[in-house]
Amino acid sequence: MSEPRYREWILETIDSLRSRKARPDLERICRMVRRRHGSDPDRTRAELEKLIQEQTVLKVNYKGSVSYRNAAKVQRKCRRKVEQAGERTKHAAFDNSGSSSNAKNDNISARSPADLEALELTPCRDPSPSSCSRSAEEKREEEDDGEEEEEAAVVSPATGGISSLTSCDGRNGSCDTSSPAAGRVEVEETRSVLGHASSDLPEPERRTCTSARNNKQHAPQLRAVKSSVKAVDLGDRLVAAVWSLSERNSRGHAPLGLKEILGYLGTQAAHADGEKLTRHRVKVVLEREIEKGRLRRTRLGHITVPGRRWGGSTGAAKASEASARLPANTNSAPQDGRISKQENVKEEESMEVECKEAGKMDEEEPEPLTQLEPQNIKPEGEAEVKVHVHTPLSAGVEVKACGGSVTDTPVIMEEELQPSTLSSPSKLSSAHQEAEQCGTEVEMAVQGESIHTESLTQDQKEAIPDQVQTLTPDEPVVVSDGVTIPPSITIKNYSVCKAEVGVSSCLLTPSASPGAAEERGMNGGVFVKSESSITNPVDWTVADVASYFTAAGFPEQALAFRMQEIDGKSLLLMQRNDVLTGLSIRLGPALKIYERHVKVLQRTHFQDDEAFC
DNA sequence: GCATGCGCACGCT
DNA sequence: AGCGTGCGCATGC
Repeated sequence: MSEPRYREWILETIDSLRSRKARPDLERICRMVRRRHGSDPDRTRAELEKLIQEQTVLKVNYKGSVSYRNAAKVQRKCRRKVEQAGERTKHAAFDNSGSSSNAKNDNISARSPADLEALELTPCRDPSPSSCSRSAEEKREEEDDGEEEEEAAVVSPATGGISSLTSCDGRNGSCDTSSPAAGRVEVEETRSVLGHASSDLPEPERRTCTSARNNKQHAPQLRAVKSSVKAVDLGDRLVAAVWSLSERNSRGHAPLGLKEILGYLGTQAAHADGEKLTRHRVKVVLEREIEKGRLRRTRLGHITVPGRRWGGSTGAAKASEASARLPANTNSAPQDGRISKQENVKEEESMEVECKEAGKMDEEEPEPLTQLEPQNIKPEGEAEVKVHVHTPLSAGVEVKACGGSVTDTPVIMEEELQPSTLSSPSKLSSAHQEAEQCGTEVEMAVQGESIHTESLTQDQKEAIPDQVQTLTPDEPVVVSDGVTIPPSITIKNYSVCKAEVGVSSCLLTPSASPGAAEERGMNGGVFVKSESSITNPVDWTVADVASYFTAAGFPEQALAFRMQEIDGKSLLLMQRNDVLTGLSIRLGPALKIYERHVKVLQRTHFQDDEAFC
């Protein structure tokens, strides 16, 4: 234990140096302490080392030089950093240093920019690899960064004095990440951290060693992974919070946002463990919980609980609620059933692109609004497509598209308006009801629906309610203009895509060939089963995508897609420019491809996902 | 010579 | 834009 007197002197000195914008390095500290208090530099050095071990002082390597920080101050100042830092795996140092738990002064976790840059705080008491705060992952990360040394420098007080910097990336051997033990070490660290999480150590302290890691270069996802470790208990709280909020919002409010959750947690964080909940930290934990499946994130980035889609605002729960409210809700049960099944499937399939897609959606968010304008509604298929495809989307994005009942609308509409699924008058009436709420565009959809419905045989109609209108997977799907969907494109999730089909065929119509179909639109009275609606694009392989565009009448461009190795996921992530310029295809076809296929596929996919979220 | 103050640049959020 | 850090220079003792 350091001598209180020295601690005071040293901290004071560090503060002083900092205040005069001088680097609080060993030399300056010793000199100032000696000058002010007459202390022997060696003694000062020793005391400083003790303070570092106690995490009262943080040793950082900033821009290639060692610097010291008043841990308490650092933490207070850089809460944000802490949050980020907190995401990283905990430092083993916490474990071995019983003394480290010097809970009083140490809130070492915080990191200031310098700390971040310094890459590593030193709280590592044990220079041995196993105790090194760095996880193998982090090390790898740094190695990848290619500028590891400076930032990777972690001070290891225990080694040879304060000035000894240890590089966790293995450069100094103290923390050889590349060693076979690295992974194991990390696990152990994790465990210990977890242990700490529920033990006496305050969260900030637990995070100390790691926080420094907070390197600007670190990839968010890695951070998330690392952070996952820390927040065990927080995770529980988080999940509980989401559930609670979901319950609260089950009446049709917007899906949960990070802000909301944060706010909720904030009200409870105080009694939890006293730690400060930061947006970033919660986010990280959130990610973790989502990974674990305890929470779920919608495509738009909202948080909800697994069983309740979107906190009931737009998801299945909502759908069922909506159905219950509808006069004709005979089909609500099947809907729900289908939705719940689909959720799992789609969720997994699409999780990967969720974030990016959400981002995209955000970008396009305003569009639906404008297109909902009556004047934008044209009899042409394309216009129609936009309107309808967007409707659910906008609702999902919390846009009030259809009066105040948007929440229900997306799902309902998708269900009711689909020609293929529409089976009973009740649905039709529901659709009309929706039409009344939403306006012209819906009416049009209903019209199309009616037309299509009539074309169905009674048997077909009856079969539809079960949500399992089947298509023979082996049979090429015939789309308008004789375009067929390659058998290679599986239809496994057809049930999931039924809504899409409905939307696509009734509302979209873009599919098929760029020729007649696109001109004809809905007026042709031909309801095409768009390829996009038959399967989940997420599942498409590069070949599937190519086949799709070939079938759609863009054989040349299909080749470009193939050349660029665009698979379903990539396709759903493509942006306008990607299509127009990234594929090196002619502008004309590119525009058509984007507007009539890519965009539609994306929207359909998103909307479908949202509806089932 | 040393301590201190601070303008300014840099990097990060 | 705001913030933390610290180099480098000016100033004072």
